Amino acid sequence: MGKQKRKSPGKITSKDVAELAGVSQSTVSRVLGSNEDAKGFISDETTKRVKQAAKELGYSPNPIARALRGQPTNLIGLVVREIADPFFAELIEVLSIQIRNLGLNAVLGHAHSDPSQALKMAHVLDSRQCDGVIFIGDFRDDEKAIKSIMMENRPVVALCRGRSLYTLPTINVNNSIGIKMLIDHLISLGHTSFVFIDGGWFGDIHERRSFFLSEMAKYEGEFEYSWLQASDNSAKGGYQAMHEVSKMSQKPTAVMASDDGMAIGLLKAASDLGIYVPEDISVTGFDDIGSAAFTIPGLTTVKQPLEEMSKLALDHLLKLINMEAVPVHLEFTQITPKLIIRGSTGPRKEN
Amino acid sequence: MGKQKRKSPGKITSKDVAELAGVSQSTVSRVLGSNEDAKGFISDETTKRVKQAAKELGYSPNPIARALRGQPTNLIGLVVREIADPFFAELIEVLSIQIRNLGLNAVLGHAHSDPSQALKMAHVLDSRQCDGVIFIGDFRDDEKAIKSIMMENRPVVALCRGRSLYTLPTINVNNSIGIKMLIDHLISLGHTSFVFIDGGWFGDIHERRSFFLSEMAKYEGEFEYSWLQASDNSAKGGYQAMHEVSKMSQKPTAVMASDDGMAIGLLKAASDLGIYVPEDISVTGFDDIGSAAFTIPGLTTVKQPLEEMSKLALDHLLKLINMEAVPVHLEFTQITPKLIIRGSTGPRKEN
DNA sequence: GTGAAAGCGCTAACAC
DNA sequence: GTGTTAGCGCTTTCAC
Repeated sequence: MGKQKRKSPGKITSKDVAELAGVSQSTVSRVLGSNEDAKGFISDETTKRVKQAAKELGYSPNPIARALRGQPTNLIGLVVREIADPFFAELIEVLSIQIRNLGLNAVLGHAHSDPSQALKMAHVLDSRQCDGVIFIGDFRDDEKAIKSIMMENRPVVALCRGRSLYTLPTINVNNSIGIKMLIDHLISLGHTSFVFIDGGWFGDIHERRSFFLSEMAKYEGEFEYSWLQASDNSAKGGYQAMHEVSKMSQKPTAVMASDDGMAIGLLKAASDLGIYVPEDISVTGFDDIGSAAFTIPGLTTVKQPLEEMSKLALDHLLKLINMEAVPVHLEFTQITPKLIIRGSTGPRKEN
Repeated sequence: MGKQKRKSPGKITSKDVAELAGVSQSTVSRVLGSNEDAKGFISDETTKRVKQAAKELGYSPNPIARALRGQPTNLIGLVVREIADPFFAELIEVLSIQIRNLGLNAVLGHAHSDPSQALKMAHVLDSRQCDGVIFIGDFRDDEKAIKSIMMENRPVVALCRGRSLYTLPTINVNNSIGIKMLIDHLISLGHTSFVFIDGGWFGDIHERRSFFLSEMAKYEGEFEYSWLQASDNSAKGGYQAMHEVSKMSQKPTAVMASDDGMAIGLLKAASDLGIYVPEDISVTGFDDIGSAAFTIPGLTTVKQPLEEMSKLALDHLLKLINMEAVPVHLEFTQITPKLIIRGSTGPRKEN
């Protein structure tokens, strides 16, 4: 068997429906198409006949042909940095459900930390294969690509990328408030020495560090605090970071991770090192991913309201797609997270 | 601002390139198109001129128009039961990288346990929006949809769905061997009483139970064993299951979960209940998801070779797309997993 | 109210 | 070697 073209097996076209119904192709299009205005000019009688014929033949319009005519493709592009990051995975799940509920489909693009790939992703959008795109997470050098997309006046929004130089409409958790919630909680438990573990060099996760520092600075020397850089915001990064913390001459009583993934690594390392949580040290995360409830002990963290955030992003994107006016104040929308207290934080313990 | 149609801003077409290069549209297509045979008949001189013009204009062919002509869309559909399931998330990540490396794109479909949705997903494929589809995970009643897709002679393969009534080409971990590895390991540690926690009612995860039972049966009464059904294969399901186990009159010394997600719940519940792992009870998982290395204690499990499995699935799918002959023995391909021993299993302890 | 015809951007059969 | 032409399936003027 050679390399011949695959042919759609007896695909039904609008022509077939027209024939069966005894009308013209354009009438079929008017009845079955998405142009509501056109429907009004068709008699009930014909409408009925066409619909009947379509059903009989199992006809459904070819989206590719529609797209070529400049119609919406009903595809929403999702471009994500790391699919397997549990936080992003949950976000994608929520988004894809919401997209599906709108009768649309999701196209998943994966940047995988490779900057050059982003331009290729942009290409998918460029070629009008999707009506709009949501960028999820921060993209290092890929700002270039994002910028170029912006230039083309495409419907694009971003989720969870933090503040950026480029004015891409962005929905983000309020990192500042989240960090403050965690610090206030730790202070209320009597903690006085803090270490923050930064899990990134840019974007959402990274900027939590600066909020940690500015929040701490407000107390004017009342507390001791410092930060260190982990290799990345993964359990592995957190694991290594905790080993560094354990070597510090002035050991902190509270360690704050830039996200839950890292915090899981912190907890694991603490266990391996014989450090008790929260008796010896308190640990906090950020995001409240599903597994944060199942760490040992459970992880104190702040919850990002994924449903709300992705709904906002989608709403905004759909407005852009439909070329509705979008309020300027939505350029950077911040959502307030929620403090979730579990067993990984506890009263400060003197030793 | 009304609801006008969004127009591609100054999109470059092959006509523009033809004009600039001073050739015809078809020559442009021959030079820039994917038909390698056609390239041979074009002079180096023209080829150069066309490529130059294309570059100058920043031209790239419109995939929609290509698709309408029956060309490949270069889109691979990924239809997955649960995106946020960590195992599936990792699998999708691996797949999407491999797809990207082939110069293709991934379209993500999400069934979300809603059977009726599967038919809609089938529709995406139907309309030739993607060249082929990979089904990931098991789909309860959606077998109907899968069957109907099969009927249409579409390029489809499945991953991680276990054996099924329908002969859909499937790549799967060898659950039988995986379970045997874990049991052998536990037996070598001196365990004599086992409980298996079933996390599903169908598919890959579910069928591990029957292998557990048949493997145990081989020992003809030498060991005690039983199983129980969890609500689902999640940490929450495992958490509840461990509470049930703790109430059993005849407590087992080893608990085997049908996957790592459940096992994480088992460990958490054990901790909450004051049951020490592995001193009081040993726990095993299945899959070796990333976080299995970071549970406390680390989770003994069997690793599914994701890279290998997804590569096989993709290779097979591409063959189907290109209508190459595919060996029949690939209809159900089983991949051998690898035993990963960590701290959640240990010698049996008398009490 | 409905039909005929043009055309979205591309490729392939057929000319020359 | 390269140009001309037809047409993928749909929508949308423009007729009547």
